[in-house]
Amino acid sequence: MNGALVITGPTASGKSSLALALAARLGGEIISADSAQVYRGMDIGTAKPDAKEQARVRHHLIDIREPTDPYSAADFREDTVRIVRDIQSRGALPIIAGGTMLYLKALKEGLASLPPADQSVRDAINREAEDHGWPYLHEQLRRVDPESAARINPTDPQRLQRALEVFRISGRSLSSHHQQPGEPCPCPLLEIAILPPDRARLHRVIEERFKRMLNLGLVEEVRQLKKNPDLHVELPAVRAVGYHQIWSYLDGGVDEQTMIDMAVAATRQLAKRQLTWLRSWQDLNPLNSPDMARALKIISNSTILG
RNA sequence: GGCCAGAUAGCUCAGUCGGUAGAGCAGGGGACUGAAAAUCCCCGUGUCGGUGGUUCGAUUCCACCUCUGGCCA
Repeated sequence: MNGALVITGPTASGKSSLALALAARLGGEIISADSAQVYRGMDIGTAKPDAKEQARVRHHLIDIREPTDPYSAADFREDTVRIVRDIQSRGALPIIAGGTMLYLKALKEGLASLPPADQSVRDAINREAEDHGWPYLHEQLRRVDPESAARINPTDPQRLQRALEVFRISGRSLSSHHQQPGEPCPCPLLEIAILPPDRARLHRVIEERFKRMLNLGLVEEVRQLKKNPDLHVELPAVRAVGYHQIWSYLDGGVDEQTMIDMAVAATRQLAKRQLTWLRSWQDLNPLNSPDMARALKIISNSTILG
């Protein structure tokens, strides 16, 4: 199987524009590796490629879910492996572009074979947490899966919930599932990451971009989403950066300036976490800006894409 | 002009019955297997507004000054 190109980096680093330029130049199609762009109706705040850009280059994994219907890293891996094959069968270059690092890791390294999320099990666990507190559930996990319990902090409800969920559904501990690791990506990946060297500058770009999103009507976009009675803050779509803060603002929880400050800070924190992932990434070709010429040089010097 | 209340970390504030100070947020670092734009862990020296005074010792008490609110003129 021929290789695929990966373009990643922190939010607001210029991934999308570089991927688009490369796709146009090399005859590629773009697979979005973005946990928020999958949702329909979330356009401005996810910096989704617009209609014109999507007409210029074919995009995948955008607008494939309703915001009420959570997408996952496992879904991404499965979808991406399939779409990469399709693109290659058309003789085009697959370009995987995005900053959802867990998705990229799942693609690269594979995932253990685990039961998918089950909302009724999660609801039950949440009820027990409300009644007895998360430390009680951590103790419960320690009895059935001491290895995971040692790894997972008692204050980390999300991971505690998942470990218990896996045990309750499968009757086996999460750690025993981890004994059988997933399969690495069947296609070789040439990975390029944009790593902005000046954090303060990235922070300025992030703030300016969020204000631009507001001018483009982001608040109205969230107001439309809010009309859907099935959408609520527990859903991953509504927890997305920007959307979450505007949701609170529309609920009257915070004033406008506070909402802006919180959304911008949340975006900075997201960029920081993305950079933390990337620092330990192997086989990464770093770029300090979305520089097309340098990217082309990396590509022509590599044998991965065949 | 007079009176009152403030002035402490980037921000909002707590505190020190006189022995040079700590929370939240922001920021930095890290972790990360079906929610990941999520979730969690670690990191706190700052002329305690300025100048004098009292004191072994003042960010703390006193005086004056500066600035910011509020009230009275």
